[in-house]
Amino acid sequence: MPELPEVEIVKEGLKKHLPPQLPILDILFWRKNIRGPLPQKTIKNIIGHTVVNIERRAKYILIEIADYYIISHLGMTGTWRVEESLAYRKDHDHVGIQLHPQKFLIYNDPRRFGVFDLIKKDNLMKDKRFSKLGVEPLTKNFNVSYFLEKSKNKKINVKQFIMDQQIVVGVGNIYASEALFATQISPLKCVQDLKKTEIEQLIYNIQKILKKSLSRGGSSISDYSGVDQSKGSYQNNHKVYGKKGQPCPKCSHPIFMQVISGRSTFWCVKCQKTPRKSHENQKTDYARKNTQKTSRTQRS
DNA sequence: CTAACTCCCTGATAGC
DNA sequence: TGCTATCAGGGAGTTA
Repeated sequence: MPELPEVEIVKEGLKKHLPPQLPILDILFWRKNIRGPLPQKTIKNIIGHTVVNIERRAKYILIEIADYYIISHLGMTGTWRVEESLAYRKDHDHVGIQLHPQKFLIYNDPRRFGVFDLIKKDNLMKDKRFSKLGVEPLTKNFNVSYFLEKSKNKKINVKQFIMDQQIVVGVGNIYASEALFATQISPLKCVQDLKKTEIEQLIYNIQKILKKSLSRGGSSISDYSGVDQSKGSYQNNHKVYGKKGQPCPKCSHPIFMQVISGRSTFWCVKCQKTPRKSHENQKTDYARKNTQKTSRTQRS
């Protein structure tokens, strides 16, 4: 599941394979929608043009071409890869960028939670997907005073807060658990109850972990890989994520797992003490299962 | 306005 | 072995 480091790695891979001197010969769509509609009608506006630049904003990759940005979001299972021929198409290939008679960049996404869209440059910041994004975590804009300002009057736990893309971008479920473990803060702690020193430490650890993961090529769990099919190795540095029942690296107490607002959350209940005033804001597992069963029954 | 909840999707896996 | 139920989760949309 790509978060900031993984998206950054994929962006660099696309940069390598979409050099500024190579015009885009064609873009092929093999279905009408993924998460949203694919830009079948407007895409002709960029055919024949060359890529000006490729950037990352939050978990989106922005490919600048003529007056447009291609926006690519990998969702849960999105990957880009290079092929020499369309004879190598696979299941769930949805978009193909042709750069050369024998070179295609192909977007594959089994769950189709990703985004591939085309947007005029002038409209980027008006777009709902970009207008409300929070600060980039690896910049000076992500600091204690910003954190305090945004957490003021927020009635949510700290994990939801740091995963909220309107607060700080790029931190997903894996790095949220990891950063909270590193800072020894319970994910259930209400964000307003954090002390200033805890906020300082948390920001420091989020940055440290994202940078370290980036230097290791990201975390390859599930199907994640770079454009060149390279796998990251940061999953080997995970201390708590996916480690339910395994000993805490600090105190050996078994790692605990609980679904918090629909996301599996891993922590050490001994090292990261549950505060007296915890903030769950979630359905119980029982209630969740019941809802799913009910809706499934109703559908069939 | 905020916070909680629903939904989208398919491959992997657990359990029978 | 083959079936079915469950789970994984980012983010937009909806409801309270």
